[in-house]
Amino acid sequence: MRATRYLLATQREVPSDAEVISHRLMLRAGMIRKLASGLYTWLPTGLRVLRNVERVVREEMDKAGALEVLMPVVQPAELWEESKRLQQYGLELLRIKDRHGRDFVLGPTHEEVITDMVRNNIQSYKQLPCNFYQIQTKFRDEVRPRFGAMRAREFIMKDAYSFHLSEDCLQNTYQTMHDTYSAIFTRLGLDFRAVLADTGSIGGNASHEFHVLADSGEDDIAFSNSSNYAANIEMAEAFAIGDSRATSSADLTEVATPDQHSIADVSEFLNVSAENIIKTLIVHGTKAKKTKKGDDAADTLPLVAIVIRGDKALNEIKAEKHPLIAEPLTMASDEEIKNAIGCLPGSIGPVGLALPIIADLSVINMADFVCGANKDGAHLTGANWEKDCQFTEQFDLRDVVEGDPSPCGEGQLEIKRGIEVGHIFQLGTKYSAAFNASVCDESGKNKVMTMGCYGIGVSRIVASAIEQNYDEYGIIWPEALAPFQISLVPMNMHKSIRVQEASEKLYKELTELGYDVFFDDRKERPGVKFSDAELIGIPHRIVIGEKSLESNTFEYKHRRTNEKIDVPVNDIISFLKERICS
RNA sequence: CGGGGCGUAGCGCAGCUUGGUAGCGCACUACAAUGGGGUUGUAGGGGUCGAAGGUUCAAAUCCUUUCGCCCCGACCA
Repeated sequence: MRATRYLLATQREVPSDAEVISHRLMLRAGMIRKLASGLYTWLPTGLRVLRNVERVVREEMDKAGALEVLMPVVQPAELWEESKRLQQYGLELLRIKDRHGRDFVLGPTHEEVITDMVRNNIQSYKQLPCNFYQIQTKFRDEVRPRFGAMRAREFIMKDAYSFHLSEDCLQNTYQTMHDTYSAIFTRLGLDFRAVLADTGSIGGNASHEFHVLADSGEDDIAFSNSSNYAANIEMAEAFAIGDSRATSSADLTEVATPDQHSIADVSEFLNVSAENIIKTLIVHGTKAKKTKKGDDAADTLPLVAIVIRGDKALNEIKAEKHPLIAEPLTMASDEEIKNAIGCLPGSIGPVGLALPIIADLSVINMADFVCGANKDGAHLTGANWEKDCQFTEQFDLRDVVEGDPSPCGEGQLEIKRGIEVGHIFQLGTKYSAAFNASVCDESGKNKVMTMGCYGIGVSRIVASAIEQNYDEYGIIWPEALAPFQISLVPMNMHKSIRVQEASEKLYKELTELGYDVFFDDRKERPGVKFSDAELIGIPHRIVIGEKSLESNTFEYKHRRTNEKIDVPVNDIISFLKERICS
């Protein structure tokens, strides 16, 4: 590609709303331009990178035996009614009407469409297992799009769906996809981890997320420092603190704590460490069943108390897993608490509390603790389980923190930030059952298929790769992702016939050999060309100048290592061949 | 949805308080010098001041409405 025939679109200045490094660099390097909130145009350089990701994904998916299809972005709303997700999915699902007033949605994912396709086209167990994938645009009407391509509303995703007769068979494909994903991210040159994940609202048995490690990530991942255990923080199990309950030595005493509401307030006011205080949170419980039509009492949500050690943080995802706790987790309002308990939040405690009390494992071994007195402006000291109060149940409700014992039994946990770039699920029959997607089995009976689904955020990978690979001059692409493999930077080409001839010849040769070459034939000063080649992150640079031609060499420079080598003109092709293969 | 902020040339911004018909840097065009790390000079082109309405002799500036965008939070994965 000649620079004079290309849209380089690099910029020195960048819109002030670009916060993360990948967003800034993608704008500066002329990869993307914003059209509206969460909507981006991919310029030539960005598209080249995107295509590289797609190529690797496609090759590995094909290798794993998956079949590529392409489904519509616009989907009939009836399909979403059939899976009951039309209501469930919420406002992220963009709904539209056609000219006839029929309802459609813009696809945020394609379980419905693929299940419909499969039920209509696959009839026999002999056709199973099968795995279909596509690389396609998705639309999710995110509440708050941000970080450019990292969390856009419209984005490119590879999604795959597998269908099986048996659970075992699903396990097999799941493992194949796990391996395939590892191969893909390895080829892309990313530092990634596969982590145990929550199955969330999609449901199903097992699930792994693939995270690219980067400080700007939006997820917390817990690792063991001495095994290969890795889990999303909401999946990492926290344990009881201490082996058994400490012995009590104090008596229950009420103390006045006027205007002391937070744990920090109380801790300071009473000069007691937060580790000795119990925090009590009131949340909505699961809805009572209606006994008869119009039974208003059943519409009032019951309340549930959660108790947790003062210095620990409640994990919402864990809490939502408790059968008595409503999902989504909802904190009770001040009014609800006042009505039920008689005081405001800030003075609640388990002693004499007439609500179900779910105790986090951090509190079960505590003794002589401080807690709210269920009376405004008062707390209790010297409170003890059994003697003064009871908890209904114990449950793992808190975030693990760095240094906690690893759930795998080996070592301690470390926590790092990650960007989710892949997610694989064992779906089970959630969709196939709703759609009655069944096949005839060996015995001639209809059997509902079991499904798996496997996503990769293609456009997000581009951003996350930059988060891991940049320096003060710009992007440093891993080889597999680079928009161009080689940049040719001629010095003063329009004045020096010799430089021009040598550059044109080299450009022609490399192009004919199939390399992606960026030939900077602009009439620009050297500094401008160097800066642009570095900004857009081309891995290999060849400088052609009078000086080096004098000694019959080209100058080679590697973007990542800054290694500089003078290569004899006649050896340049074999030199590059060797460099680029390795 | 709650809180905060911003819309002036492709990008970054000033001008608004105190109304007088729009400016700076980058980018762009032409010419010249320079020619191995964003060089310099000269001359240019480009703006419905987010939109609508109002006040006024006069509105980027004051008032009202509205649209868009960003940040924090909640939400979601």
